[in-house]
Amino acid sequence: MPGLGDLERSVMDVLWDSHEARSAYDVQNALAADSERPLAATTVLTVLSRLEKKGFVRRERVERPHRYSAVASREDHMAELMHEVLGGADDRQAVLARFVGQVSPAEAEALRKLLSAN
Amino acid sequence: MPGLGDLERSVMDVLWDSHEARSAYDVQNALAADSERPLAATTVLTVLSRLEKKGFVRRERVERPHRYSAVASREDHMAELMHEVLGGADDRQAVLARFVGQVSPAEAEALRKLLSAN
DNA sequence: AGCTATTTCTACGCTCTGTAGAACTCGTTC
DNA sequence: GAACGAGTTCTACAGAGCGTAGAAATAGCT
Repeated sequence: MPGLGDLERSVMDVLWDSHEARSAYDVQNALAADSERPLAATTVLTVLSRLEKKGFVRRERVERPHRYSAVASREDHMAELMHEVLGGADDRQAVLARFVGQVSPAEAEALRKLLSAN
Repeated sequence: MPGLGDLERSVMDVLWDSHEARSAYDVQNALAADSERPLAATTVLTVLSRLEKKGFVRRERVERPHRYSAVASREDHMAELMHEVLGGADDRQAVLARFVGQVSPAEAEALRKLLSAN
């Protein structure tokens, strides 16, 4: 249930950026584009397996190159993380107060709209 | 820059719950109250030192039993964590939309008030 | 049945965290 | 001022998580 490591997060980013299911090779190539040294195929597979075990990634074993996809969208994931933080608070309202106190005016306005849209 | 471990969080909780600066012994006793097995004094000191290095705790070395206190309030800390999560998003508004979409009606109302209070 | 692409198993080094003994320091006592 | 004791710093180690990948197993194709 812990968070994500650096490489794990990079892999999630790849899956999030291409909204379809991807093979391990796709992920490997996408990662290679960003960094000099390419990762071994097994490394990518290991990370994907760990992400699956953690519940962040879904794997389709139908075709031979298995396809992987993110369980939740990046936005849902992040919103969930924020709720997790908030969940550990005894005084949620106080935390929310501090939180909205630090958002930019533009974002405050956006929040107002979101909340009134109801 | 990583997060907090279980014991580290417990120590922070002690400091947060008593809003004044506390000695390591105070922390040790508070922790002993919650769990069966008491921790060694050095363990508490080590954790407090690590928390200081991480910037979560401030230490006053004036008196002989040093006094420790939380740098930020629990609420500020949590709001900060939420902003950290949000900071990693490319589309912040989308994350905020998901986030407010999952708050309870009561909290949504509270948020409305907080935002209109400008 | 054998070759090749892919996946699973196993493993190792590094960092972080919980845990604490050993060693050191500083104010107080004889 | 030498010894003592409370408190602090140093050093250490084990376990978990993660990056990393070779070795071994598997599965489809020829």
